[in-house]
Amino acid sequence: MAHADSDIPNFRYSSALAQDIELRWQHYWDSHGSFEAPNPAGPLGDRAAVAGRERMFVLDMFPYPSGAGLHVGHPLGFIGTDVFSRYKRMAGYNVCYTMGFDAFGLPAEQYAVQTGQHPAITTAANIANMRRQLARLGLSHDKRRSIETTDPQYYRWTQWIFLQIFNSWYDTSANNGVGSARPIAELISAFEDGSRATPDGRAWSSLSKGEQRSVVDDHRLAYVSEAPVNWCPGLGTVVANEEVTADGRSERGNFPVFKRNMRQWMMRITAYADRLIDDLELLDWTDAIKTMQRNWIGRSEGARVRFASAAGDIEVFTTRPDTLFGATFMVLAPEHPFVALLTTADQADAVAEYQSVAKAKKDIDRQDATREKTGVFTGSFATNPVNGQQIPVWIADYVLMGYGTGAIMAVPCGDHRDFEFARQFGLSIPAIQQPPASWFAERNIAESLDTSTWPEAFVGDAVYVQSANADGLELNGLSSVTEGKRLANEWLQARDRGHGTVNFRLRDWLFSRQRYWGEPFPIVYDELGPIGLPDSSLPVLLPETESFSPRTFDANDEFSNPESPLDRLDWWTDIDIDLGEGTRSYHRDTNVMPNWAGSCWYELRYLDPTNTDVLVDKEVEQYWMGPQGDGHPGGVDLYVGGVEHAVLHLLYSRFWHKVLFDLGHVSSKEPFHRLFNQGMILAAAFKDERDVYVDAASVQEAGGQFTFEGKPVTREWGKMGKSLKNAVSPDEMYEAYGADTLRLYEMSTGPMDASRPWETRDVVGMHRFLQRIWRNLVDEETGELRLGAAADIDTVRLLHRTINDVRADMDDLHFNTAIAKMIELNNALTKLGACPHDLAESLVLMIAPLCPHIAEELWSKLGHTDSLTNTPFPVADPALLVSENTELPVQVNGKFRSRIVVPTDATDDQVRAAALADDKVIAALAGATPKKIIVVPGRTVNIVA
RNA sequence: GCCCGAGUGGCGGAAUGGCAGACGCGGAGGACUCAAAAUCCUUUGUUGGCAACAACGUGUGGGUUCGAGUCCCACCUCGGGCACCA
Repeated sequence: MAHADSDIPNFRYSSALAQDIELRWQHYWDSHGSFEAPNPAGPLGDRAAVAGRERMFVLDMFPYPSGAGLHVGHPLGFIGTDVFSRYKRMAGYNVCYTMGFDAFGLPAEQYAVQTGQHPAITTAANIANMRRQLARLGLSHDKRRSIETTDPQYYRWTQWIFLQIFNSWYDTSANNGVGSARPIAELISAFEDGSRATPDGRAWSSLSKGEQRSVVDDHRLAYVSEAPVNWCPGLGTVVANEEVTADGRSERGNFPVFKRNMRQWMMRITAYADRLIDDLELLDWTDAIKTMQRNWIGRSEGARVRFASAAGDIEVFTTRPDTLFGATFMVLAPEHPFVALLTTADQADAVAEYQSVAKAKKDIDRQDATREKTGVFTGSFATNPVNGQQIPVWIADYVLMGYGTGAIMAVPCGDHRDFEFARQFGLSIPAIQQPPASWFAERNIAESLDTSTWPEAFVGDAVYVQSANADGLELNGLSSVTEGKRLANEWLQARDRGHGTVNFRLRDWLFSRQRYWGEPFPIVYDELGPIGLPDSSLPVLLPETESFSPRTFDANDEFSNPESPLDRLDWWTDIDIDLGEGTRSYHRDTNVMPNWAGSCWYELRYLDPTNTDVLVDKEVEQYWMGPQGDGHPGGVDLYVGGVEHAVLHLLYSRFWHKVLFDLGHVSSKEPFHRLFNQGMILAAAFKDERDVYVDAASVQEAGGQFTFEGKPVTREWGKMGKSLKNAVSPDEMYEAYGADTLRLYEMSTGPMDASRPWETRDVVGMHRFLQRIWRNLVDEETGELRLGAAADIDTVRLLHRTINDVRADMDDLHFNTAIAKMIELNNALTKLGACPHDLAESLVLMIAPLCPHIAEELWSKLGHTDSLTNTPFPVADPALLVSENTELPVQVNGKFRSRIVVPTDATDDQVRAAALADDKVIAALAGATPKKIIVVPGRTVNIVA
């Protein structure tokens, strides 16, 4: 940091000085454990240090350690949570704030396969690099609490939670009908003592051992089943519904995904569907995310109705049982098992052909709503239960096997799809509701119940017509759909033709992957099925092997079969162990858990990372995450992360947390009480004439035109990253300005929840601000403090207004406006020429959460010997927030014409008089008599003439 | 198609229904310098005017109000989510 050869003062706040200060203070914080937060009990316990302090659990969505390293877009949220954590510490809170790494999963494994390096090695190297880059930002993490999901001491508990889920069932009658997970042992006892009937009604003791096992396994919250799953040959594994994009490809790698029946592990998340929707009410999340979760879970109320047919009852799900009188045909999904039974000989060829065409289509093609309706008649009929009518049964690919029952009753007059289908194939469309006159008027047609004149189906509340039978169901004249549904459901239920029910879009969670880099299942098999290993055998270590590459296939080879890498390891898969029947051989489960497993519960482990007895001590969990008063669900006080996890991580982790809550392991109903979605940092990306991205850093701008190596390029805005060649490394910013400037810049460019473009040339503004603060307090030539005498009253008032505003902004995560106000204060100090000591201290404490290194350095220059980490944040004196006189703008007829200065405590009449006496007001009135004068105290005066 | 957001200077953005454009970048002018960089000072919504000042101005069109960027209605554009879900 020698400036001997230049004329820059030796103690100017330059990038070199900033780096010197930053590294020194980072070392100080590390060596003093400045950010270690005490627990109320356990290994990190310090009861005395906890006493009398409110808790604050601040959490970032932990990062995935990729090989590419960080760019300046990554730490936006981390800086925000750090500023907030530091502010809350100074406001007296006990703050739990740390960071771990989500390190199992496909990206690390794909990278390992590409490089030939074992994923354990590349993952460790990536984590080390990421820790280094993050450390340089000066984040105030409690480093004792950091975890890595790949650490056996961590995934031991991931496996333990899996076993808890495996060893539980969902008792829908528990907790006043809300339902609750309960230990599977309680289910077995209930079967044994007869208090719960077996599925087929036989006595439990008369079931064979295999039958008993199978009955119990069918109830588990984690279970193996043969079901349609998403098979991704390009990845060599199955993936969850949530990991398949809208166009039928894998979110990772963008490979085609095929629906195939396979035996896989599932998690019974659907048991929690209602609670996952209902408890959203308890959360401080944005409506956008809540809506996304509600849509994903997709709750719809309706009824199951059975239509008699030659193949037996065809069960359908409908949200409109009140429209049964309008059901004039049925449609089965082409894959429906009844199709074979219902198809008549003369329709056999047409049906077979349609089925094979449908099968060849990907889901994405079948789900294109704009496509013309296609379908084939099976040749058979079914009986409409409300009127005995024989209605034709068709198959069509707009009915999906995966939703509801894979069969629908078609009500063409009241459903757009059924209407189109009926028109297409000339099926009858009787009206069962009288649409209002406005409906006809909007469509420019005459009012008529002759649907051949209708351009489309009518959907909504309207009077029912032609909706009655001789058997007591009478809807005619009713106009309430709610009431119609209720009557229809009652009628169906009474005659055992159906019942009201709730259907969900949410499917059970496909939990197994045929890959290497994940948590092994703590499961072995005997000839009857899966057996959970005892807790004492945890962790089940991921076996060491150089043969970690998954067997992948041609991405389009739909009929290939997954092969787990672990399956190749005979020495590992075959195990001799005593599970209560004496030592014998078992075969291990060779799947691994999905990426999401480790992130489903990591916030709990942060609380008690070294506990070897339980995943988290109950008292510790209660302290950091327990409910805060009536109706509060408990959970992390502030969770910050990107919106991209709206339905994956955030749904899965809520589910796991609720299971742990039901089983009594945690006191919080929900893991994340307040969720905040930070925006993304966008950056300009440039394409040349071949549409290829060019290195954004080398693009020149002149007069609004962009060129790369002399050739014109076009600009677009996108997410910062390698693929757009527009990444800016934080290392460059540390070098040019230091970490405090980078932190301040990122916080100043906009509100936390907004995405904003990165502009390297703008960063200097925040560097100049820090230079000016420094220069106001420190002599640039000598490095000594240069402070002045007491400030005038206006400056003191400005200080207290600033303190007041900054506190409010910090509490609301409005860091950009907090910064603006501190810049204003500092600019006022610059004009003052010299800063008094007490004012300097207040300013330094206020900037400390945002730019902690320079603040610590100035704090120590101000004569303090220890860190300001826990020094109280300045408090405004209410008496100094008001001044004697107030300037008020005066409007005449709504236009601002003048300003008057009045005593702050002036009465409305005094303000009125002052306004009317003002020269400009008199001129604006031009002799007119005021009709009305509105005084808004402290704000404005409006004279209406 | 349905459901959410958001449209403010050249740019990022600020504004409990009460002086639109805080703060920063950029631009213009100046100081320092042999010069440049860095730094500092002044200025900067648009139009007209030497100026005081005036008119206009928050996507478009209406409305509510003493007063609207802010509230209501309709529309346009952009971003996001869901989508033949029965």
